[in-house]
Amino acid sequence: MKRPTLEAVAARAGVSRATVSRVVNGQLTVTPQIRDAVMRAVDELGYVPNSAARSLVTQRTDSVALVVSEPPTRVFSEDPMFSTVIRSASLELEAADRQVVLMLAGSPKSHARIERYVAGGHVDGVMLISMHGADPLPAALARMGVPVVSYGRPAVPVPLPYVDNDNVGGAEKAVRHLLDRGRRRIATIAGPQDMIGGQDRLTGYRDALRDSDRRSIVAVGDFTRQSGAVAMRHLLQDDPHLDAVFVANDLMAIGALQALRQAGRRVPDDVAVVGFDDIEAARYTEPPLTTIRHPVSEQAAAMVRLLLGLLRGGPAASVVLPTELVVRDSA
Amino acid sequence: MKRPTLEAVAARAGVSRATVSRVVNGQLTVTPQIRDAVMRAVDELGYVPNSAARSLVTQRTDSVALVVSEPPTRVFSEDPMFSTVIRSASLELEAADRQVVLMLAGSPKSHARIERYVAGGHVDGVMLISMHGADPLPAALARMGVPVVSYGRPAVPVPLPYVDNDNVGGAEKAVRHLLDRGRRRIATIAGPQDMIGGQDRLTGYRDALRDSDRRSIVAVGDFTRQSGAVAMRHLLQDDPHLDAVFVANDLMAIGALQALRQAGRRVPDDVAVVGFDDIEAARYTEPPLTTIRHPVSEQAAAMVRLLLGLLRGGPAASVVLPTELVVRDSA
DNA sequence: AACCACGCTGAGAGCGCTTCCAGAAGTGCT
DNA sequence: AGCACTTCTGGAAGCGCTCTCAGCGTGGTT
Repeated sequence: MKRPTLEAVAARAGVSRATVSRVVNGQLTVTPQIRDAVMRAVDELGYVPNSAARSLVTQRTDSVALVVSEPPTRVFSEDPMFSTVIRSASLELEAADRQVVLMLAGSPKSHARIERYVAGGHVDGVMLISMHGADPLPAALARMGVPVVSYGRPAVPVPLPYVDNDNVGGAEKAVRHLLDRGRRRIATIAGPQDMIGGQDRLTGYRDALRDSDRRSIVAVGDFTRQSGAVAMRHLLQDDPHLDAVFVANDLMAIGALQALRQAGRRVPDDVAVVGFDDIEAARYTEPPLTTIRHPVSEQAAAMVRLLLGLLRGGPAASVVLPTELVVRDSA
Repeated sequence: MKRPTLEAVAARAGVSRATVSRVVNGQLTVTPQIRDAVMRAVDELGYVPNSAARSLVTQRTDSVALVVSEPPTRVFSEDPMFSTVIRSASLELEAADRQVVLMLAGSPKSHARIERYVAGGHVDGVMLISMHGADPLPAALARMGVPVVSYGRPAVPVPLPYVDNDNVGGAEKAVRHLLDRGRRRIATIAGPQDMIGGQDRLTGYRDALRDSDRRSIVAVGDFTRQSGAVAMRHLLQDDPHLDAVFVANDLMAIGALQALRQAGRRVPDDVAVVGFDDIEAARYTEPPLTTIRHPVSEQAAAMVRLLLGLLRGGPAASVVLPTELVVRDSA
């Protein structure tokens, strides 16, 4: 029971292979009658074009790689954002009739594999989700002539179009909100400084404070809940009188809330807390977390559109999406 | 700047295309000298085989589809298990040098797309992650001669090898634990009954209770946190004297804890709670949640191995993995 | 009536690879 | 030295498709 080929359809419809090919590919230069006859033959035989044969001649594959670089701390794979990005990107690509080939870029070994794969022309383009700075993959892929886009701004300057959210602006918003509420000693728990999100959010914090005359109080975490709790304890030791803290992501903010509770501080009365990301769990903390929301799905969708544009020969114009302050009870 | 072909490598190495092909595919019938010469030419030219041409003749694609059927409630995409399964399956497949094509099966429209895709021989096999019963996709795919395996037992009886965890046994363990602790009125918050996990965990609860003379008290949720809270309130109305509840997943258990707190019940003093899944958040609830852990990563890896076995012509032997009771403070 | 132009179809080449088959070269034996 | 046998390489076919190009038929024009 072999799959029918163009040949078989052509024989059944009493036309040539070329004509069947035209019909299947939707060319309009075919007489309606013949067209119908071919369509009927296609249906009857259950014909589906062989993609290997097709891409052999067209040099296209109609599929793109979604390369996920995992940072050392593995937060990413436990992060709900991971699935949101994958889901949104997949939906958007499927709407454009492209297949998604998922590739995990953990080890250097897998880097080689991915480079080979992409160099081999198995995919028309690459979407890169890489959050840590030292990653050589973006540069490597960018070099080999395949359209590549990045989810999030690449940490090292590499000529790669990207879609990011406004991390700096978001952090500024958060800090300004705390200032507006009359907070005077505003600390921050920053993210890892080898991740661009960690860097930018710290920059935003500093920028917002610079305009006021407050001094900055910084602890650094690694975006995990535990590290947030640890950092918060350090901050409380360093400056027992702090009355607000901007935390670079919600996971760490949840850890910080825990640490504050254990230290006997009331939130927001004694210490106000603002997070970043607006993950699901931020709604259910005690008290519910004030945070900065950024549009993860839209960012992923925008990334896909950017890549599809490149595939059509469009311009490589990076996109930065705005963030939004979500005020709940913690600040 | 075109990619080099076999032809080019052959010319450079001074041999025929056939020989280069043999070397590239690791056949051992080639003289070491020639082999080396070919390898050198491959390296120098940066040759990478064209997969389209290769699969055109071999009829293999070396890639498998990972089809994710999303249940109506969308818990799945917010479920951390989602990314765990994808991640684990990807790693296992990459180790076997197979590519992962990710496909979302949301709408009936996408079903048609997936069937076409698979029927078109674009992939060598299919892994199905489908949790709700009415899904026609498993049966449809099973019918068309492509190796298919399922993550989780298919809800409708369909001749499809699967890898599942022991939902029934796990639920029994949970309830027996509550019985051992001397609980007398043990309710359950069941999952959706159109999902196999929901069904089986309820069965396990009933089985464990049948052996004792306790009566069952059942509320049904949809695996979301909110539905857990709602169900818990109903249970408290129905039977204010219940002293334990087995909740069919942790997300609902977290909702139940919330509802219990609001109703002024202490956990575990007044009401003991056992969840299912052992998600990350279960560690951080107040009090930490006693729950049933099942090996998500291993289940995914086992599914991959099962499929790879099928591709090699192996037997279609389904696998059921054991679960484990994790005792924390809530019961 | 003859010619031209246009619209449509079919023949055929070729995409890059694997693999069968035949033939060349090398080995051990009589 | 000659033969059978093994080992290895190259020629060539063909996987299923697209697309160029030539050719045919039709209708309009002079």
